[in-house]
Amino acid sequence: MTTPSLRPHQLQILDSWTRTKRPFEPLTPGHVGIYVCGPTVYSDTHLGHAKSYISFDVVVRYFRWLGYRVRYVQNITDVGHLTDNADEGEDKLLKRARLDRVHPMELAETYTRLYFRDMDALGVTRPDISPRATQHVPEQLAIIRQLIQKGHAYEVGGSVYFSVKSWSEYGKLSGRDIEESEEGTRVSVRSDKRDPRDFALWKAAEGGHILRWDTEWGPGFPGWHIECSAMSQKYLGDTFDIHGGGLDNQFPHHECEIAQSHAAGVPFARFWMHNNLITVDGQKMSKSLGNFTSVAKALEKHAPETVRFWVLSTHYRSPANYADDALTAAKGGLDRLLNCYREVHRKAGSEAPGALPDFAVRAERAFVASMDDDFNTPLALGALFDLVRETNAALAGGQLAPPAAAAVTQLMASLGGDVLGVLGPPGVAETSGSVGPLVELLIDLRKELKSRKAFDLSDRVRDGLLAQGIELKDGKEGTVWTKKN
RNA sequence: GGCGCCAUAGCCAAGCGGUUAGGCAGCGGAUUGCAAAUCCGUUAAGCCCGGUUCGACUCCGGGUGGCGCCUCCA
Repeated sequence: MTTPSLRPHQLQILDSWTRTKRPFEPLTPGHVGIYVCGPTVYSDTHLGHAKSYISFDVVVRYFRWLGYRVRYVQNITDVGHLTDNADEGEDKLLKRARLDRVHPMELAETYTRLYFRDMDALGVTRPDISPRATQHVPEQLAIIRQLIQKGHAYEVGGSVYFSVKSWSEYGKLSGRDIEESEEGTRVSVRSDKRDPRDFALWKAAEGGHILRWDTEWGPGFPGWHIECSAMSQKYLGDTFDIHGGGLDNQFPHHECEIAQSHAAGVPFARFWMHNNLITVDGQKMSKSLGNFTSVAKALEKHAPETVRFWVLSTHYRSPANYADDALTAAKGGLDRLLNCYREVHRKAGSEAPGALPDFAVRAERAFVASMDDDFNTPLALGALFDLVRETNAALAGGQLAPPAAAAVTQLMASLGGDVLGVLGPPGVAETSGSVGPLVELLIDLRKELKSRKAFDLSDRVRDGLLAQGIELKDGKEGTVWTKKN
């Protein structure tokens, strides 16, 4: 195993476990193992997922940009997630499958595909491994047996529960005192659990359950939390660098994961990261509140890059309120970025990149410093806009030679593209499709018409092209065109 | 009720014990046959009350308002 060479950086991450911002040092030099809680695939992907997975996508992209070799694991939960409190509820997937009269795996497959389709659209890099809970039942059972053997779990009527009292650290991650939560009002009365706070590792399957596995306790299916403990351990090892997920999973999901894994003797994650939530009118967007906007629906109104830019213009640990004003502002900002990117690339021509101008070196430094500070993407975008302003000024003043312009283009592609994922490769819009030469011909014709003051005809060319989705813009150095989507 | 988070200009959103955050919108200008687009410049802030300090948007205390979690959720 070779250690990759890294760009200079001093990354600090706010760790939810210790509640402090501390320097990141990977377990293995040059390598990062990260696990992020993936979706339970029983309904449409919504914007909440987008915030979470875009945030962690940028985390992974930044690590890779720094030069780390990353293994990014994100589960697909396709069994075991219960519909209501305690552990008396029906499995979410099974319920939906029953209502839709399809096989649970059909349902899981459908929503898994939709999930990836939506994430692809948002430019989210796919995880290196997307393990399914149903495909890792033996691994889950192994941990459950270990927990029983160590006295941290017990079986009742074909179900196995984790004994919260047997693990003194239970409650540390979410900052709660388990003795006090005992008084909680939402605990189900008719449980066969020894303690109402105990959670299910394994559930006995009732008569109609299709998804079931035979065990020494009879047929059943795994509880919600155990799949993440099993799959992270399998693919990242007993201890790994980062475990991430949404704030709403901090308790109970992550609390339970930690209890299970630690009690089984696994050191588990070294850093815990939690992204904040998306709100609508100041209220959390969630499936249960029914106020969610699916990613597909949001993408009907806004370009994927705009959604991505909007998500990244708020820190991952801050809530983001979904509102048209905010998306419109994001689009404006992104357009400014794109315009500069296009112009500087145009200036560069086919010239090879030369030395980076001083202002660009400064901007890159500011960008890295921002990302190093717990992935502060809003601040990093600020650095990018400083680069835009200086680049525009240099361009306008004729101060930017093609080699320097090429270097700036490369930097923008690197920071705005590779790291943040809001910029594509340079020059794609101009060269895409086969209409280029035709448009160029019309532009040339129109220039001739304009010089003869035949403005009615030249306007017809402009309007006609616009109707075809091609916009002409008259600038100082001639007419340029862009394709609108 | 318990635990935690937040309050910044018309809107979105950061850092920082003293020196411009940034974006959108607005305003002024450049450019243009017109338009659009683009570019440059620019206005504007820190919920309330107290305290610490030479100095607070930034630290401390107390209010007020909003949000999240307390076994469905990214």
